[in-house]
Amino acid sequence: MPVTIKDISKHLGLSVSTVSKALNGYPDVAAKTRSAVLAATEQLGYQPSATARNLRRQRTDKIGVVHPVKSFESETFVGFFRGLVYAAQDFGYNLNLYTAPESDSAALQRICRGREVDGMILIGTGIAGVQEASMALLEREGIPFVVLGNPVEDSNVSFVAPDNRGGALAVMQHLIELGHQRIGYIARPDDPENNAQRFEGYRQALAEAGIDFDDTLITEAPYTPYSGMGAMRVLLELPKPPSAIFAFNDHVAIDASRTVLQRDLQIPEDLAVAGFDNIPSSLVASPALTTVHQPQIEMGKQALEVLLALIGGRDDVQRLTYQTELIVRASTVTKIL
Amino acid sequence: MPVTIKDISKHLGLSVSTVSKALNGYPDVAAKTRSAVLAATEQLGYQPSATARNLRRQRTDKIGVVHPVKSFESETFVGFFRGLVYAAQDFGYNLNLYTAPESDSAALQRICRGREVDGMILIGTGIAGVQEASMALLEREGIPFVVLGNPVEDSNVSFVAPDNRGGALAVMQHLIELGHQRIGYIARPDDPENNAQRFEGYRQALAEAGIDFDDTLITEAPYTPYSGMGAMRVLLELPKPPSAIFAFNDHVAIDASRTVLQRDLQIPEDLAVAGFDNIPSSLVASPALTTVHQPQIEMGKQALEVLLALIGGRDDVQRLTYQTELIVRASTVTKIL
DNA sequence: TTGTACGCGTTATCAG
DNA sequence: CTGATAACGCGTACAA
Repeated sequence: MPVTIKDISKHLGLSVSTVSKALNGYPDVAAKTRSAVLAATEQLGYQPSATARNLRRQRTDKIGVVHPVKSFESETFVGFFRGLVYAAQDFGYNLNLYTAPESDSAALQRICRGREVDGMILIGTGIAGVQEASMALLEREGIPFVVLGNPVEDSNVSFVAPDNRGGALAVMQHLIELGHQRIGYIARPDDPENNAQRFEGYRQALAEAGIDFDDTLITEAPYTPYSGMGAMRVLLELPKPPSAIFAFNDHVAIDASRTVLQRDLQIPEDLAVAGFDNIPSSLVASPALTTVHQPQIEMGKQALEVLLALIGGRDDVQRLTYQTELIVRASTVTKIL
Repeated sequence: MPVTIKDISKHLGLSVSTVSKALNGYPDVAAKTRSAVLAATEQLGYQPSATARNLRRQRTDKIGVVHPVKSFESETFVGFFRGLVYAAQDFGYNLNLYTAPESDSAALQRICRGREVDGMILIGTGIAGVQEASMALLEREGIPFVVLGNPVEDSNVSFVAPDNRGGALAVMQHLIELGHQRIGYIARPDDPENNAQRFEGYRQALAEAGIDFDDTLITEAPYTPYSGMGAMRVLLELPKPPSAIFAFNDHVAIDASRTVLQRDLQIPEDLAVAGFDNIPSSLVASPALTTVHQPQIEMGKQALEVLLALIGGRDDVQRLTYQTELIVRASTVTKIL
């Protein structure tokens, strides 16, 4: 039986409301009384019931994190989680984990209407259309939310995303400087916004370098395990295969690398490979992967701050794009430590 | 303004309590009434307030997951999270994420006394002593909990852990069969139980093979980034260096591999390397890492089931050890695909 | 300065 | 079969 406010009121012979006021810093309570209350609280080990307080205050101090189940199968989102965890701690919020409903959104609706959280962070896109459905639902239910990790078209949705186009541009310029003229792109249609922007960077770099766009060099890797291997195979079997590829992300790039190595081709001599995200595996991959770093931890923190502002009523939509950084490793350049 | 039970009671001209009974499947309510209530509920989009219901029922349907911040920096725990997420979904529970208080346990105490969750899962050990402190606190507060990922001495604590000794034994037998006589062990003192059991397997294998134990072959890698590299360096600089090493886990093993390769030694020809956990990176590491797989997803699910049993009052302590599986890859054997 | 009374949204008990 | 009524633990306007 946990100790309640009633217990300490009895213990002191005070009324419940006086105790409550003493604890919540109201000015109209005698200094003596206050210190007595504090002492009793300490002594009896009292802590207000989160549930009761939530009911009364009509807020939960909890943030829901909606993410596809797959985010735990991939390293792509780990940094976001870390950022969220850190920030939540700082601001005195708890994080509730919800796996995105892949098919129906009934679960999400229940959460909203059950008022389990004060706001939501949406991570990851997964199956095309799912994020849109979630956003529409949240908007309808009037729950503040922020999308983390990809940009969103809808101009009254807040998001925190990487500079996809800039990152892709940097990778491509790097490859072009190395002399590559036929550069493949492995796309990820299930992640439409990120993919579109990275592809844009790809095309822009080609255009700026005066290289003709060749659509046979574009393949797709859906959001399934090892899909990058199949995509790479397609590219290798072209009549005129590429000399380098830029993959939608590191997971895809690593898959692609495996296919390349299986065919006894050398990376980067026969084929250079670059990815996006700078996941942990990209460093230990063989060879270490050239990639684009996005400051995920910072982005996660920022997303939470934006969300708290929304919850606080300052409903200025924030659409933030974070600078990325090219990380050159052995998969594109020899003679790298 | 969310719709409450009062709204639908008004809407139908029924009493609140009748509505509640209809919704909660009480038998003493007319079929007609019930269907009317259900219809209204659907129409008005009613969902009971989680908070109010929690207050009334004195339970939250939430499980706290306590983990060191570092668990997001490492891949070691990812599988556990997945298992928990899946199981929580199945059983209608929510997961609350709490980062373990590295220094004081005040935060954890607040959570307990605030009755924010019905029970807790403890993941990861981190700094020595932290888990013990947490367990003592939880026990004192009377919150049911299960430790996930490592065994626990205290015999009235439930845990779900891998068969460390068995896994270590398998790795070591594999190395010994390959002809290795001088095998190093890189320990992780910050994870005392797991470490002790893996070390036990190490010694048992040596003993069974009639190989003398040599304590110069034992080094330590603390829970800090790249600590495995330093540990490996020590081993390589021995007068009689080992021909193989078994590292506490894959992160350490991968670090160690990098040190080996930096010295222009070949793996596994000059030095064979094996780890533990079968993290994603172990597959893409160069060369791919021989390791011990533990069924983390299943273990995570199991931990939640055990916890729910505890919460349900069936307080039979469960101390479960899961079978592991040796995964042989290129870091110990050449001619592996 | 303290205490009373009410309500947050539910569910459970008990009459009717 | 239905409906008052109380209670879960807390916060706050208002009265004393």
